[in-house]
Parts: sequence; structure tokens; C-alpha cells
Amino acid sequence: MKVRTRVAPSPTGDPHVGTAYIALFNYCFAKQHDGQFILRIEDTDRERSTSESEAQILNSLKWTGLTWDEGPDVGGTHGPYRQSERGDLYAEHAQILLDKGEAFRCFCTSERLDALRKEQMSSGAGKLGYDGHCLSLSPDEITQKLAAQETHVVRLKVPRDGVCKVTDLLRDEIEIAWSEVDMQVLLKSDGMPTYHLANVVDDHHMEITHVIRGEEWINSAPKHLRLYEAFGWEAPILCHLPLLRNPDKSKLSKRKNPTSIHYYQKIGVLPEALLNYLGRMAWSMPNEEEKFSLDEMIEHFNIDRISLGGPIFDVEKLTWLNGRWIRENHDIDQLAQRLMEWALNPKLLKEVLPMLQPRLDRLSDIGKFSSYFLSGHLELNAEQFAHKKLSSEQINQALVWGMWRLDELKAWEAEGISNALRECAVELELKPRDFFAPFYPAITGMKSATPLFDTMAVLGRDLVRARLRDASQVLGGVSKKGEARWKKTYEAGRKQRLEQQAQETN
RNA sequence: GGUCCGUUCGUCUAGGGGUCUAGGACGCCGGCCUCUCACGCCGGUAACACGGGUUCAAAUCCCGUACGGAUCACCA
Repeated sequence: MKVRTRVAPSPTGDPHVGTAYIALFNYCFAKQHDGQFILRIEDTDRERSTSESEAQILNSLKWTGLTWDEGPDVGGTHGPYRQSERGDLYAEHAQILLDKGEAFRCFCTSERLDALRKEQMSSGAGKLGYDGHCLSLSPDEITQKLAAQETHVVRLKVPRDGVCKVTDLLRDEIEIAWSEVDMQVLLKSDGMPTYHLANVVDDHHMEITHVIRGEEWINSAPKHLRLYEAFGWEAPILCHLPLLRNPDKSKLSKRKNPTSIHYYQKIGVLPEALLNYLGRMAWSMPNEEEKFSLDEMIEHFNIDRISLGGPIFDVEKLTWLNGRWIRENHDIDQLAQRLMEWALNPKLLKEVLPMLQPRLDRLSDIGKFSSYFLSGHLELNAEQFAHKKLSSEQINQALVWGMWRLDELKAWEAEGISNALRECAVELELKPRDFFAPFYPAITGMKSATPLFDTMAVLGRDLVRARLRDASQVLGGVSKKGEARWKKTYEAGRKQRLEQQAQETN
């Protein structure tokens, strides 16, 4: 049997290094077995999925040097590779389960479920989940409700007792009691499948043999195994990889650590170094060599060499490794070439030059601007932020407010950034001029520079977030307590804003 | 809180009953090289979470505890 693995990102945000990490291991495993690696887009969440995000994920993954044998951009024999284009397949399969009596229709309202949830929480029994209410509906009642076009979902039937044995490639057999497994919604009321249904149906139809994914899925593995069994399909081999962590050991998240592949690209990390570093996460070469190419990794890959403790993503060590790649794998011509591609490429130049042209009296004036367009982090000190009217706490607050507000932004472009930040100024009752003052040193290292919003747009979301965080740090940072207090005010403002928005759209 | 997964230097890791006085790498510290810095080279710092068992012998196997993480959605 041909080994087939896949990575299945959801296009709901910036391309995440965690996606590249999971993709890398799937890729190596497949290639080591002379198999195929597939890219599938899981965009069943219509609310959050965007095609821009999908394009960025594809581009970023390609940038790392990973390639896929089948995918939405390259096609393949098991397509389409976008779940939103596989539409009816899921509804058909939900119907199959309904017919087999392995699933049931549930007409419960979200109000009832919320109430149920609250009750379960307060009773403190520790048992949460659907109570099986609609399981007792008679066929007549169901036909009646269907005729009345009541909205409903389809849920999976799950045994009430016994244990599910999950076989994981890296661990001993994992036992999870069926009573712990919720009667998962398979088909949402909008007719779209949930992850669980779509994932199982697609993995089966795409003939995936090994599911290598993050550890966060262990607890829902029984649902998946149940589905395979209900369909009468053979389940793939499961393998759960340890999660990448923040320095505080929590799951890697953008609030605490830059997670976007764009960010690493922007600070000048070489794709081969990033992939190399990700390969060192939870895995090591048999000879313990730290630096290796993708081909070398495939050649020596052995999934048993994965260690299970969750590795902390250490930017410092990545930087060291990147330095080795720069020094050891490039002569001067090659390095010049890399630099041209990275910084002096027409795309970046064309983005930046319109801002620069009015400010250039001599070509050499480019030097002071390139300092912040080409830098990763800036060297800042508190004096740069001194303001004649505002206290350093106010300045800090402005930066933090901006950082939070910017995180809510769906699209990253100058106008949206401008609007969002202007709203912050209003909320903090500061004149725009005063509010924006600290953003110049934070983003550019200078009191005045190119237009803030265009500059931020070019620098990208993660680098901007990182620089704002640096600046806040220089101003003394935010204590846990202080953050909680600010957060409360911020959230109140946010709520008001959203309500206003809702009114406007109505 | 329930369930599940994990735990070797600050960090990434090697090791999977004796070869462990626990090895390598990042970081940090010191030195060499050198017009400076960096690179490079040399050296130092620092860990088997804890308690019981099994065994002639435990970092390694078993049990418990502690700690960390994940998960408990009509999100993936």
C-alpha cells in the first residue's frame, strides 16, 4: 500500500509555523516511504475562512520549500482539495449514517444547549456534553419537524459505556471511556460539515494512510474512529505530534510569540533554516547533527525518533542556525543573490518607494529609511518615547491599545489600520497627534518617518505586533494586574464598538 | 473541575536496565585568534521532577504524587 499523508490547514488567519511543522513531518514520512503528500484546505467554517488566507498559506508553505503531490493549486486524482468544493459529499455521508442508525437528527436550540451547559457546569459533576435529548424522538415526530422545516443538526451516536482504544504510533495504547465522548455534531444547521465529519470522509476518499497531526486532537480521536467504524471503513494509522510551545510552555500563540511564517520571512530567516529548525523540534538526526537539509532529513527520517515533550520554539537558536546557513551555504555571489531576492526585489521596492521618493534628496538618504524597513527588531530606549503632555503610562497604554485593536483586524492594509487606530485614539480620549506619537519610534525607531499606516502595512502584522510589544516593554511593560485592568476597559470599548457596527449594518 | 498526554542542563535534545562521574547543541561566562566587532577555535556553567517498588544493578521498567500541557463548540 502506498503511503499517503496530508496536511489540512484551515484558512482562517496568517500562515502559522505550526502548520509548516506538521506539514514537514507528514512530508518526510511520506517521502521516506516513497509515498505522497497531499495538501487539503479545510474551509468548512464559512464565517472565518478567507481566500486571501488560503493563498497566503499556500505561498508560505511553498516558500519553505515544501511541495505537495496533490492540492488545490496542483490538482490531483482525488480532488477537489478544498472542502468547500466537496459540498454534497458530506451531506450524502451524513445521510448514510442516518440511514444506518449511526447518527441522529437533533432539533435542540442553542438556547437549550446553553442552558444545559450552564446546568452541567454548576452541578459540578464534571460531565459535560449533549444529553441525548433528541435521541428519543419518534420517527413521526422527526417527520413532522422536518416537514415544518425546523432547523436541525446531525449528531453522531456514541456508545454510552465501554472504552475506546486509540492506537497511536508514538504512544502506548490510549484508552478513553466512551462516556467522555460527546455526541458530536457532524452536519451543522447550515448544511456544512464539522471538522470531524469532513476530515474522516476526506481522509478516506483521499486514501490517506497515516494521519500525522497535533496532539490537540488526541481527545477527539475516538470520534474519528467511531466514524470510520460506522462507515465500515478501515481507519488510518494515527500519530500525534507534540505541540510547539511559547516560552511559558503554553501552546504557541501569536499573542506571546511571533507565529506567522511571514514574520520569519520578514526578519530574514532563510526558508531552509526555518525548515531545518522545525525539524529539530521534537526530532533529532541519528548522529545528532543540528544542521541538515530537507533531503537529508528525509534520508534519515525515523518517526520513532520523535520525543514527546512539547518543545519551546526558541527564536534565538533558530537565529544561530540561520547564521550557519548564511555562512556555510553561500559564497558572496549567492549571498548577494539571496539579499536581492529578500530586500531589493521589485515588489518590496515598489511598495516602499512611493513613500520614500518625496523624502529623498540624495539617493543615500535611503539609508536611514532602510534601517526600519529592513530590520527585524529595533533598538529602542525610553527617551525616544518622551512626550510633553503624556505620561509614560499613557504612552504605553496607547501602544498596547493599538496592538490589541490591530489584532482584531481581519485584513491587513493601510486604511483598515488607520481606521482602527483612530478609533483607539477616540476611545482613549486622546488627540490623534498625541496618540500616534509613540507609534513612530515603536515602528520606525524615529520620531518622524514615512506615513505610519502605509509603513505598518508593508512591515506586516507580526513584525508590527512584535515592535509594539518591544516598545511597550521598553516603557516598563505591562504587569499581569495592569493588563487585566486595561483589558477590562478595552473589552468594554470593544463591545460598544461591535454593537454600534451591528446597528449600522441593520 | 472531568478526561487525556507529557516531564533529562534556562532552552533544543542524546540515551530505552550495567559502558552515565549523564553526551552534544543554543544561551551565558572565560580564553585564544585579531586594528574593532563578528566568525572560528578552546574551556567553563548547568539537568535525569519527587516518593515508593521490581532488580545484583534504574535516567532507563512498574505504581503513586507533584508539576506542565491539551481537550471538554453548530472552530478547526
